[in-house]
Amino acid sequence: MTGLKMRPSKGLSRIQERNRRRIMEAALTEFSRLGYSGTTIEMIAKTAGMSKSNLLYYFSSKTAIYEAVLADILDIWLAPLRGLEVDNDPAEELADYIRQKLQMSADFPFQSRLFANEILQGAPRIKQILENELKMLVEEKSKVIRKWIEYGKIGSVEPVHLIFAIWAMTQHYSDFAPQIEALTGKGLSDPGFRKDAESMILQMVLSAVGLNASKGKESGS
Amino acid sequence: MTGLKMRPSKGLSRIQERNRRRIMEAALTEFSRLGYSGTTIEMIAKTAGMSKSNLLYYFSSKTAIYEAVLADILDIWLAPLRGLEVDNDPAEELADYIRQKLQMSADFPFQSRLFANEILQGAPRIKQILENELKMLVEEKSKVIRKWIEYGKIGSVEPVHLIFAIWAMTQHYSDFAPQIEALTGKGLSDPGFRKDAESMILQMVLSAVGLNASKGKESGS
DNA sequence: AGAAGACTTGACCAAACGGTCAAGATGATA
DNA sequence: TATCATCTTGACCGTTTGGTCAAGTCTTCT
Repeated sequence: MTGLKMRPSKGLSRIQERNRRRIMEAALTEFSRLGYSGTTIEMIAKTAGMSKSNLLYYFSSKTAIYEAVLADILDIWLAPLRGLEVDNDPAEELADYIRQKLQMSADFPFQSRLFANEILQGAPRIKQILENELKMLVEEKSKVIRKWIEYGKIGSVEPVHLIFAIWAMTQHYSDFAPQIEALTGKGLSDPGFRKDAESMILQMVLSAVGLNASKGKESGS
Repeated sequence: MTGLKMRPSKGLSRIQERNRRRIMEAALTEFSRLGYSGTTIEMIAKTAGMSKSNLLYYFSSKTAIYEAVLADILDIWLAPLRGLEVDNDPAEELADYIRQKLQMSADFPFQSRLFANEILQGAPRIKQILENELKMLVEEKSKVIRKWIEYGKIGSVEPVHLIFAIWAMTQHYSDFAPQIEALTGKGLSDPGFRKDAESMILQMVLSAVGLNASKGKESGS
């Protein structure tokens, strides 16, 4: 019987709280850089500033750490989509969503890359969540978009592909950051670069659904 | 002194040709599924239908296989972009490029995923190529797009971000295929699904640069 | 046919890895 | 301060992995 003892009725102890957080932060850093297989427990322990044995006192196995980190990510990651509501103005709603997603790519690039890595490898550990929770969420938000179309507020598009396009473009800036950095020398941390990226994505999405009529062939700086 | 002997003046022998191809095909399959670290030489050998020792007779190390596969991919992967020429009609050029990229996501999903994996991990082995060859190519094609803008053929956009957007959207359908499959039950192999994806991306890009005026708020089936 | 080189493999090795364990150090509590 | 649970670690173990090697089999060419 190894592992840490839970406090009977209370939560975790001060030290447990601190060390679990340290471990998960270190694990996020390492897993997002080198993937699950490429990361060793010892690397995580070293980054977290403790011995391998001690790390295994807080998490029973490597997969346990990975799954804990992944679960943490999913909550944050899917949050922005929940905001899409049919009542509000489509242009503002879509623009808000895009800005939030791009903000997350800027603020949480590690999370984005770890998530991408998991999907890339067939999403073995979160397939259930994708097929149930996320699928329901996407279907719900697809209905919102369909209603907008029905009401003539936006042009006709296939909702899921619109969502995929937004995901693709926003996450690209974190997941493919090394390529973007190699090509332009910049990234989302550069304010001007980020503004251009945001403009491009906004223009793509809004003009595709027939909004944003102002930006035609004229430059709209 | 291990490894295969090169024919003095000629290329590889019949058997060398066959086995190297087999190995690289197997390696592509495995590496794209599980990444570099997640793949073992023995897995590749088994998939290629030979012993581990024999595989190491054709490739001196695991990294040698990986780099050979990666080099193969790069050639194919960057080819479509070379086609963008300033002389032709922007709408047709962009549409062609998008269709080609989507075609490649459909035909070579393994290559796409392996490439994505490499970038995700910081592109340690192809950073040089990205910074030199690809960077020159992107700058060249950015000039093409800038000329279109200059001539008033398309609206004003930041060329690199336009390129990134196209890469992001097209590659998303192969790199994130498991997620898309979990959410929609479909993929690029489904003709209807693929047509919708293509329409969405075309509409995004073309309307963003002020072309494709036909598809406004009216459905354009 | 027979020699020379190309091809193939099982046995083997050292290093790295995930995980266990016993024993000591530290913190909380009375 | 004394006691007990929590925390921390080095030593250790079995397995996996990348890679080597010697010995055997098959091609090819004369």
